[in-house]
Amino acid sequence: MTPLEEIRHSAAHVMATAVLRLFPETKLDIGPPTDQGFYYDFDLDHKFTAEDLEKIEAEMKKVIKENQKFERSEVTREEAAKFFTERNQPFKLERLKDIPEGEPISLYQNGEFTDLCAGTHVRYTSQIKAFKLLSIAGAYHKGDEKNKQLQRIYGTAFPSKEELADYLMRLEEAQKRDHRKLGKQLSLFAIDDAVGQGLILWLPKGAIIRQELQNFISQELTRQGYFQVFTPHIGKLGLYRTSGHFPYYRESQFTPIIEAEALTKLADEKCSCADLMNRLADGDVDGYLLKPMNCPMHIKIFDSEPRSYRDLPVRLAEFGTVYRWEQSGELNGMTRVRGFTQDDAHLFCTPEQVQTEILGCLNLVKKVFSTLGMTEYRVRIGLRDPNSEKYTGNPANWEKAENALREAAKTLGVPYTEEQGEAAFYGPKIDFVVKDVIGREWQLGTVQVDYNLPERFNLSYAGQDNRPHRPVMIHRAPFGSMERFCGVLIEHFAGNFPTWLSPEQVRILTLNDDLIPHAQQLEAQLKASGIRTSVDGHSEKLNAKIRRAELDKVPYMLVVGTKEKEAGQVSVRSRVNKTAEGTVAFDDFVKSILDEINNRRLPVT
RNA sequence: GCCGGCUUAGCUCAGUUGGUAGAGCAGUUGAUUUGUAAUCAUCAGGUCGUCGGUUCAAGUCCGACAGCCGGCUCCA
Repeated sequence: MTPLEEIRHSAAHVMATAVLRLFPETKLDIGPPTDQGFYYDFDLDHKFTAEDLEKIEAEMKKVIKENQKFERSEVTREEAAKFFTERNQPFKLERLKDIPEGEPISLYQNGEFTDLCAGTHVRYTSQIKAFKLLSIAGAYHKGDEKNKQLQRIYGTAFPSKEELADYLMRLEEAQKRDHRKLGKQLSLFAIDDAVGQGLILWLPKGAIIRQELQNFISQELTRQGYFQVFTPHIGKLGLYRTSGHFPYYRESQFTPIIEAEALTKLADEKCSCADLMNRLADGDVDGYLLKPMNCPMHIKIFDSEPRSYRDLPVRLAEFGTVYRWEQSGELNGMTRVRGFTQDDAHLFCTPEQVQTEILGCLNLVKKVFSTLGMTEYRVRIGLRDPNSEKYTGNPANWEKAENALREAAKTLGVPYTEEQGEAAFYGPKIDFVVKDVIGREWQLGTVQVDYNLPERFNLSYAGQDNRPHRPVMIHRAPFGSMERFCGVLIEHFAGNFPTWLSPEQVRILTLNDDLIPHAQQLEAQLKASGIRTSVDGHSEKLNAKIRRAELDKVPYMLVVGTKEKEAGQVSVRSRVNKTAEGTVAFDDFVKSILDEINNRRLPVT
């Protein structure tokens, strides 16, 4: 463990020590360090309250002051079992069983508290110079929903008071750029109970950002030889039985839509709900599904005419809206929703083309990220979990697909990690993952290789040998979804979007009301150039108008007074510099802002 | 879905031990005509998340439900 991890891990033990002093009946599970701090899982009848956290903190301070020494000892499995049986710690006994035979079993003791623990720790409790308990949460034992839910207390610790204060301040700062907060403040999006949980209403200003992003992608698609298509929001269940989405992912889909006639018949038959689900699953009753993915529809477009190897690759793109029944507790602003639009595309290609096409997709994702100045992301190759049965298709194809992705990732020239169990059910994938303001990771861009769906749908193209061949499919979405991406983007820019994305690009501020007609003339000229602009016509002091424009995060303010009007000039104040930048000819300003917009330049900070 | 917390005006929030709802901002109207982050006044705005209960009386106490927030689980 790193020195910081040792401090946090030791703080977790000190917390357990304090909790046992205050609540001696407590059963302990585990208490590891995390990248933000530490936690410990407890089981007791009493529900921890905010006041309890204060008491526990106070007790922890005593333990630290007592300057207890951390001492390691190795014991046999039997000794450890006896020890924790005597202390009535069932979770510890279970954790003990999970330690593989042959591994050393170590205990760490500080003061009166002894924990089953591999280590390592600081030498004395007094080395924990600064800590704070942050929150209480429920957490399943061993992360399994079927197990008992324990109470987890989160905290953090640092080598100095200054570092702790600094961390807490950064946390507070970060929360100011929370997309849910800014989305409300800047009128970007809304979620209304009457519409439904996890369903985003894009307000006019948010819609502009989304439209600009879509334009950006569309432009790239044309350059890279994609065809854009449109497909419906619903499709018959049979389509999804073939693809494998239904009924296997039924619990994460909206309930199928059944026609009125069929419903009446089912009612007459007194069909139970469970029976209905079974009959929907085996095709005895038919219906429509709100589409959870676009792929089956794109597959049908590919399959709508005979294909030759000369046509390949066929690249079909769509901003396709899909619906998934996410658990209510999982919904989160724009980043986890029930209806969302993927900037989706499916590439159908020959096995020989797979490598090149993957790389093309990855480079597109890279371009998207770099255009937006997003450098803080990690690349993850999601592989199948060999022990899980949720994956379809034969192992040889999986092998091929995983290797193709690995090779492409190597050529891409960015560091990546491989993670088992992160694959889609039909194939492995490469994900671009970013963190939100409170450190949660979200998958954005994704590229997936799929040998399975072409087989399920019996797709083929005529090869050079004039025989049918099976195409390979690549699924890819550079943003992932418009909703999640915009959510992350709001936080990335803290609402200060580059000019090309800003809902309002220029605001004209007049020095007095007599200048409003002139300002409106300028406004008309800017609008004619496609620049999003407005005039602040309030009868207020300039300072008040500036303040309003700053709060609205408008990138450029143009101040016009009589002087400027007569000279055909404007006084420019930019969001970046937060001060008057001098007076320029109006036409020159238009030229420079158009250059900034058309080249999608980032704000210089 | 599970554990815990929260829910008062469009927004941010006050509201004592239960006695019948308040501020700032935004909005309206009027005055003011302003040089780089808030001019003044005026008016208007609320079934206190919903439903039920206790009580002479509930924003306040109790219960159910919904939504939100944090975490867990999940995320094709």
